[in-house]
Amino acid sequence: MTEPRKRDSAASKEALLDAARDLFAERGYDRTTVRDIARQAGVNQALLFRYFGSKEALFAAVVARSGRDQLAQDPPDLLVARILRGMLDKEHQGDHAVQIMLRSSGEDAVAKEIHEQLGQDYIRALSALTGQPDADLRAHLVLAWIVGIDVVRSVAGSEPLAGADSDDVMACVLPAVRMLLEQVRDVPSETDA
Amino acid sequence: MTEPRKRDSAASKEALLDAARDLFAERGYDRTTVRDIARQAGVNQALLFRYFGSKEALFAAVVARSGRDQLAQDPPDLLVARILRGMLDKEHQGDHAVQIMLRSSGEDAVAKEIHEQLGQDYIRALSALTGQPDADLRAHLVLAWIVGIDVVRSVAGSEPLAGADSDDVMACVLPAVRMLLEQVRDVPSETDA
DNA sequence: ATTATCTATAGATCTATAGATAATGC
DNA sequence: ATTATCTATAGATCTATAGATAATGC
Repeated sequence: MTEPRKRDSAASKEALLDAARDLFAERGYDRTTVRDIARQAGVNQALLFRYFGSKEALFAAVVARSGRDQLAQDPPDLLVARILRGMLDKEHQGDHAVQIMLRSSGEDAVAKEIHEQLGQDYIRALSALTGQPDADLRAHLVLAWIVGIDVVRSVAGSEPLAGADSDDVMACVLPAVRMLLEQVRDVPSETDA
Repeated sequence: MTEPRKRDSAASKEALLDAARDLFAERGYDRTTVRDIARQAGVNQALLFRYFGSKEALFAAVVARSGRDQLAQDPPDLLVARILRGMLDKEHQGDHAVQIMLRSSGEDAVAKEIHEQLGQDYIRALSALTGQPDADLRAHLVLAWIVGIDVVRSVAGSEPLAGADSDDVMACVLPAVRMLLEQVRDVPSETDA
């Protein structure tokens, strides 16, 4: 029936990575089976193990690739706006690292490590945006918002957030983010520290 | 070995609900097995099916109960602050509806319905807090933030958000939320509508 | 000859059910 | 007698591996 695939291990690997990226982002780690991934990649299921060793290792490879791709693009100044737009606009929904991390909040050691490491890359970029002493906390809060917007969109289905024009969303979010990042904290005082 | 449990079906049901609430919140739907739940509840695994019919039905019961409990408390005015504090303070971490929804972003029809319905309860409460025309969108954005904070905390482990003092977090978040809710949109104009 | 691909299946789960056992209520 | 509880297991997955087959490179 299905004739044997052309012999190109590099292409097979990439096909597996692409399929895994899409499926993990869409359904999460647990609900995605290796057979699903192989089928969507048009590749035999055994090759997944040959090339990546295990389902978890494939997941790690996917997250690493997505994160690298997204972060190494342009100045962190526009980071928030860019990530948001990437999420909100119709195309390339769900093929970003943030989404993949989310749909897959598992328990595995591997997944957890990856989560942390990738998260920290984003955080570093974000905390450079504020001059406040608690830059790290604020950066985490910004990331949290982005993450939450994505989750709510995917859970709520077609409700406001999912259907909203991305400009409207950004018009609401960006001023609040700016306030969050620039706001001077009402700290006891800097002189007695 | 383990002597038979005392005969009290109501208590068994509650024990199952409590155990399920904790485990679903901690590990998510997929990673929690019915055997885990039964073991933690100190109840035979078959009773879970006798009382709730299926794993999904148990999940639905858990979410419904948690949501009802949390929402029917006090004025929506303090809602954001209260939800946040409930999440951030050491105790009762993860036993709230929002967390359970999150750890379990599945595909099932049932789970999805529940998600939507419960989410809408929160939204209704939140959108009453702003007088702006796009109240619904803003309410979703607030919910998204809360959701995201929880996700990032649980993923990042002990980093700033997880370890931070809840007052510090709220001191950052609440002003931004206020700005989000009260900010007057730069809409074309209300006279030509 | 090397290496990509495929077939077939072992072994480990996990949900759900059928039917036996034992504790309470009358 | 009724009903809560337990035992045992069917049946359906799912990950992973061992070993056969077939396409390319020299």
